[in-house]
Amino acid sequence: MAQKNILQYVLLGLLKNESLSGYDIKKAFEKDIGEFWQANHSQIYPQLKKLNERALIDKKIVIAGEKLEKKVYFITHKGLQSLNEWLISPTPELSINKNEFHLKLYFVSDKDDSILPIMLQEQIHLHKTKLMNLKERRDILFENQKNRENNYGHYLVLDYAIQREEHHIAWLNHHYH
Amino acid sequence: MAQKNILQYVLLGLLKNESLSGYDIKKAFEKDIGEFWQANHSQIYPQLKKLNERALIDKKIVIAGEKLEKKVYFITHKGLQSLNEWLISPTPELSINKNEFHLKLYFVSDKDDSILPIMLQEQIHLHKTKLMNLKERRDILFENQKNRENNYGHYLVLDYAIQREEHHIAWLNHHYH
DNA sequence: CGGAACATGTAAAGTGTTACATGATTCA
DNA sequence: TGAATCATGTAACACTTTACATGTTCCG
Repeated sequence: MAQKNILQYVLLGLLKNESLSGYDIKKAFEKDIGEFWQANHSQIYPQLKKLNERALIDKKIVIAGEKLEKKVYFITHKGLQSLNEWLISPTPELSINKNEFHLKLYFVSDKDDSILPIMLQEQIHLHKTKLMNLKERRDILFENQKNRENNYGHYLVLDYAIQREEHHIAWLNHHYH
Repeated sequence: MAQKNILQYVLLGLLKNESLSGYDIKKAFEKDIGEFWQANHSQIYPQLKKLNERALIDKKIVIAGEKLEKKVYFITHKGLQSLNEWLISPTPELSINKNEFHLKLYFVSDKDDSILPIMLQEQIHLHKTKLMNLKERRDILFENQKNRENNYGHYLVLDYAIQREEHHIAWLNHHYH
């Protein structure tokens, strides 16, 4: 879906509590955020520039090592306002869900098609791996109750992802056996 | 994600069992297919044209009423081959999941933020409505066992969507109360 | 000292949405 | 006869990915 530039709010949200470089943000997309939003560095860097120009974020140059100039961004008052407006706005759209596996499944009409178990098995393997990774992340991030309370939303979405994967695997197994 | 033109396979898949016009296909996206893939008519018509040029589908002109020319497409042998190659190919990518609600949730750090129950309630309502629609569709399409066996993949994905919504609602309720 | 990771950008091509455009048919 | 739906298309814009491009730092 071509959104109303949701990426900008992701960047603002990530900068809400800490200063980050474009590279740090790119890393965030590869981990937690990647669970429900994706973006490459080729989108991130230009968007940070735009947000900077619109004064929603500001930056300071940090020298790493001998001469490497890191641009470390932080949110401005204006940016914080913009973020909050988005946060309190309704979210009437259901998630965008494009699922190539379900698409293929849809086109298998025969209950006894020999490809069905192969397809299911592949997905079971994929989702088991994913579940393991998610659980590992939860254990590292939220082993103690305190982190959970200070990053409640993060805990919630990770918890959701884990339950989703568990249910998905159960469903796949149910139709596989 | 910029896919490797998955849309073409959706069109081929839909044309596998019956001849359809671009408009028919557009309608299919608004119903069943829309659950796991989306496309507008502005993508569909040009893609049908391309598939026709590549001889993966063919068309016949049908006059509706007095002079309305409908283009009714059907799959060719070549198209069927292409579809089958796609169907048996691995599906190593997990689904694309962009979820604005989870994104917002992620940025709510305080467990007692007053916005949390409002956000959850909105989602509960949305997903309950969706669940109702899905169940209605299942009841209409698969009330009898026969349809289920002749359109097994379709039944599977609808069943999955229903279970997914039920679990989602349970999860939302669990954190709402 | 070499490879992996850090760090930042732009360009080109592909995908997707919204808007523009037009006309026919059906049904009340 | 007018409104909703059927029916087909293009244009402009927005978003996303992949490729191109370059240089630094860290660590073994």
